[in-house]
Amino acid sequence: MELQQLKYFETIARYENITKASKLLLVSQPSLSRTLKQLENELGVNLFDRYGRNIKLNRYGRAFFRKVHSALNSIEDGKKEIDDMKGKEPQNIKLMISSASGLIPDLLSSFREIHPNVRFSLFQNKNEYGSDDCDFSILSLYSYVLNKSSIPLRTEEIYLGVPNNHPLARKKSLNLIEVEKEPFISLKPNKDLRRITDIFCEYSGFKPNIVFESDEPSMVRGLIKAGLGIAFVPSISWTKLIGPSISLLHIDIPKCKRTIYLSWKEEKYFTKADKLFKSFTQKYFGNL
DNA sequence: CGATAGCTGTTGACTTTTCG
DNA sequence: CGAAAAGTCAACAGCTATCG
Repeated sequence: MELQQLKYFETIARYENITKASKLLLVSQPSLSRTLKQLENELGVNLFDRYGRNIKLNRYGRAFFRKVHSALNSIEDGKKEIDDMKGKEPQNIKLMISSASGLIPDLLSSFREIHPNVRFSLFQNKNEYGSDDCDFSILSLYSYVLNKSSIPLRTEEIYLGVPNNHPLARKKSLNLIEVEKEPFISLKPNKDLRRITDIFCEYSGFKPNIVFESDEPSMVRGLIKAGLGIAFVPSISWTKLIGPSISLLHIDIPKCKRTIYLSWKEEKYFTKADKLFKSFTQKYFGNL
């Protein structure tokens, strides 16, 4: 069993598609098909079920994939550890951003002022295995933090943002149930903030009437300004976005808060750059 | 409904690379 | 150098979607 076979298998398994894997790996498709078959022969089982022109991981394949994936990650960590020992510069940090994306540019530029040798690769589209490949994730969904190592960076209140000319704008605070019938502007359902605010509404006993959905906080702001609805606005992560034309209302019931976490995979090896970034990020959020 | 085009994975024949 | 491994190309088989 060769390391290369395992790398090939991992890519094929990730996409469940040999052609796609072959393009990524820069080898021909038949070559991958053969390598996979060799591996399967050696293991004495098929790792994929073949359905005509398609392949799909079977139970053997899924079990094997988990081990291979973690083994390959471990090897990557080992390489980093050696680079670190050699004192090789610059270093690269892979960062997954699920929350507080508006704060990231400032965080990173402040960090790079002090540590210009550290480079970053940023990822925003979560996928099943995505965050495993990253050194760190910034996120706010507690369920994602489970089973990982993490530290809370900051807890922030979540306000209700309404246009200044809205009747509610005169109030300072309210109970969430009061806006049961209001048109809501919201992020897409895959966003951390959206999932949390959906839970707030559910807790209050209603389903928000969402009339606009966007990927972008800045679009949400624009839509509030234009008077098209109201929206949940996290107090710290969106501060730079919200101008004077939007009023922020405190929500009394329920308590609307979220915590932003920095997380990493448990067995992760911390390079010098990783350690610097972790402590810097902690301080940065503490000072906001 | 069948013909057809377009994918995708497998296989055979062959070439290139690797390694003892 | 020479065998084995790894790769390529071309042909083929099986499936899906589309179109008249």
